[in-house]
This record gives sequence, structure tokens and C-alpha cells, in this order.
Amino acid sequence: MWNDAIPDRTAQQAMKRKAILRAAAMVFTRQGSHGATLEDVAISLGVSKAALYRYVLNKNELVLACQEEALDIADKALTQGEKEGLNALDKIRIGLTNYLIEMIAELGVPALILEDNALHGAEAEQTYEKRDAYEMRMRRLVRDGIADGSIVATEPKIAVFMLLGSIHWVSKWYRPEGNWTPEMVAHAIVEIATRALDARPAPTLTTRLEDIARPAQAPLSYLKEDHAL
Amino acid sequence: MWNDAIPDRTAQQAMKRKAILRAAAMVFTRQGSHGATLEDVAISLGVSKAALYRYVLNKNELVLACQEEALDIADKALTQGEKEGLNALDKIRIGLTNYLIEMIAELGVPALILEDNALHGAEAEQTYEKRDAYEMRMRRLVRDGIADGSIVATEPKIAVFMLLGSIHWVSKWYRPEGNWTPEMVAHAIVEIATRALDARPAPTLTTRLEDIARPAQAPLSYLKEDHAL
DNA sequence: TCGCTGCGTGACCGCATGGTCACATTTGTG
DNA sequence: CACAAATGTGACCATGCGGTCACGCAGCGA
Repeated sequence: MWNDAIPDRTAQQAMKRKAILRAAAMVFTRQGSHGATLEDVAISLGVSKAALYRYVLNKNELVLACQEEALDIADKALTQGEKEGLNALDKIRIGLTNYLIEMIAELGVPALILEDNALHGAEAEQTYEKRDAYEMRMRRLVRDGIADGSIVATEPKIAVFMLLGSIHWVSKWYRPEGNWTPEMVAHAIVEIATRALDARPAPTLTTRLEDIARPAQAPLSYLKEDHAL
Repeated sequence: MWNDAIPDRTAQQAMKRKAILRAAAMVFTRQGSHGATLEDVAISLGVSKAALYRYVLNKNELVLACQEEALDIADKALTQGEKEGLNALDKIRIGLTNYLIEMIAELGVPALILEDNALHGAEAEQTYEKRDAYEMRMRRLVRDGIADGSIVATEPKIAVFMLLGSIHWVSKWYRPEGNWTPEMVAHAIVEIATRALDARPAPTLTTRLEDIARPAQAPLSYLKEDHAL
């Protein structure tokens, strides 16, 4: 019936779980995984707390799933960057830009910042290994870039920390309700952050915020001034 | 007696409160202000939870005090930068470097990352205003730098977000037990981060990590590989 | 030696929040 | 329509943690 135009039961379940993930990711990044209650997540979806447990085992699984998804996206984006980039710096740029864009599209949030004790046990180990592996890939790319002449001689570890800091921090100020598209934000922040490594830094940046009209809107949460975009 | 070589009662109280602040800042940055329990703080000081309440009104006051101190340090450092810097970019560099160094010296931790709902009410307002004011000062410096030719034409808002992200992220990977002095870390990270804005970026960076012998040491918390320094 | 003051502690209280359950309601199917 | 499966809910339980309190103890002046 309906010729498959309507998703069936299992597809709907998957969609609901995904919606929960999105909502949770949003709430977790705003309030921290500890500061957020499952009721917060439920309310933001317009359902009761108990309903969540049909699709999620417990809060820990939620946190883990968010983190896993973020890391998978980061990995995938970097793989794409390695395939398409002309040199190592270019690969990093593509990898980071796509990471941000994809994250916002998938989870509605630019990055998950995890507290040290948010996960426990074997799952935690696995996640940390994944994260470390990602950082290692990034460092290798920096070394490659120094070799191929696209990146200045620098300490890869510090350079990567600096890049990831800039990228992850986006979650503190980016608001999807704002006037900037995810693409614009991603390009702007990656462009300036990677300029720090560029062996031949461009004398001007392409992204100018002032060009964009920004109608006044009600302040979001505590953000009175214009701390956020 | 003892000719004032021994601090008196009130001085000791002040020292104890300061010690609590340091311990709390450490625990808060690691676990998030919500994820950290007052017992965690107490244990890290080798006292009981109840003892803390002789020196601190409640957990909220602790969070607030940490945040206030961090902001005061940032403000002070930036003021010094504005006084000593030769141009706007130089002022930013001095301001950020001193901020990191001072933070580590005072709180034993590079930066406090606050969740959105960690504070409430009037205190929150006040803190957020202070933080916004700091960001405004930074943005003004970026504009000054564009004017005086030390900084490339760029969007101040994005540039400052990028800088602050790099700086705050230090708290995720820096470990005071490591072999790097606070000064080395601060110089290294600020040098590369501000290179992103530099109108005439140096062709090489001064800081090279490899130069420093790093004896093996037990992994800290979950940090197996060398995610941290 | 006798208080007096201040400090630190274990035991305790109350509440918020993670998690469960029985039940009502809806949805899909023959 | 009948029935089963799935879904969502309010009420409830259990526990971890912020916060309090009565007590023991050390230091100190007379």
C-alpha cells in the first residue's frame, strides 16, 4: 500500500532513534553530558522521558552513540579530504570543512565536547582509541604537509591541537537558528585556522561576515550581546 | 612570636580557600562542573567533603569563583598586552600568552570551559557580561590590527572565536605533570594560533617540540597514546 | 588543668534524576 | 470488526550528591 512512499515500522523506528540522537547531541553540547537530564532531551522532542527508553538502552548509550557518530563523521570527512586534496594542507582543509558541515547536518551541532569521565569501561576505551587514531591521522597529514611544502615547519602535535581547538570551539558559539549556513561557518573558520599552518599564507581571506545582512533576533539562552552568531 | 614568619589564622584561611579553588578548577575542567562532585574536590585535597563548607558557601559559589578568577586573569593579561605590545597583533600575543601562563600558575589549569547552564541568576548575568566584554576587547584589537597593518583583513568575530578556541582547548590536552613548562606551552600554542592572523606570517616557527627529551611516564587517566603532553 | 575557639569528620537528610512498570491508546492486519 | 503488536504515559523506585549537624579534637591563653 502507498507504494512504499510511507516508511515502514522499522524505518520509522530508525528515524526516531536518529531524532533522539540529534536532540541529545544538541543538549549535551550545550549543557555537558552530565548537566543534561534525559527529561531535557525528552522535552526538546515533545515526548515523555519514558518514551526514550523504547529506542535507547540508557543515558550512557546515548552519550556513546553521539560520540561514535561524531568520530565516524570526522573519519569519513578526513578520508574524503585525503582523496580529493591536492596537497596535505588542502586535505586537512577539506577534511575539517566537511566534518563541520556534516556534523551540523547530521547532529545539528558542530562538535561534541566530552568530559573526561563521561564514559566508562570498555566502551570508553574504544572511543578514546578511535579519537586518538583520528588525531594521529591529522598529525601525519601535518608531517606530510611539511614534507610536500604546503605547511610551515612546525610541531605537528601542537598544530593539530590548535586546529581541533578552533573546530571544536565552534559548538560554543554557533547557533543553527542564525543567519549563517553551516557551509559558510565551516569555510570561514577552517580558512582562518588553517592559515596558521600555510607555508604560503594568502594575503587576504575570502570570507567577510559584514557582507551578510543580519536581522535582529531575540537573544538565545544567555547570549545577550553577540557572543554567538 | 616567630616574627610573622608563620602566617596567622586569617592568612591560613585565605590560603586554604585558594587551595580549594585550585583543586576545584582542576576537577571542573576535567569532568565538567556538573560531572564533578564536591567529594571529588575534597578527595583531591585529602579532606572530607564537609570541610570544604568552612571556606565555601556552596558548589555554585565555587564554580562562580573559578570563572571569575579566570576572567580576571584574562582581563589583566590583555591589559598588560595592550600596554606592552608594539602593534595590535603583538598585544594579542602578549595578552594570550600571559593569560595561559598565569592561569596555570594560579589555578593549575589552562582554562575553564563552562557549560551553558552551570550558573544561574544574577551571578550568571554578571559573569557572561564580563566574558562578552573580554571578547569585545579582543575583537577591537583585531580591528586595530587590521588598521595598523599587523593583521590581515578578516572578520574579527571569526578570528577571535578561532583564537579563543585554540587557547581554551589547551585545557583538554595540557597536563601540568608533563615535561613542558607552562611558558613553553603558552608560547607554542599562541605563536601558531596567532600566525593565522599575521599580515606577514613568519616562514618558520620558533617552537619545536622534538628538541625536548620526554622520558616515558605512566599514562594519565584515560590518555593512553599521547593525546596529552 | 580548665575552658574556649576553631577545625575536620562521619552520619545523616532531602531532592533531583536515571531507570522501570502497568496501563491506556494507537496502528496495522486478516 | 477483532485482535495483536507497538507506542507513549504518569506514577513510581532507587541512588547519588549537595548540603547540614552534632561531635571529637587540637591549640592556646590564664
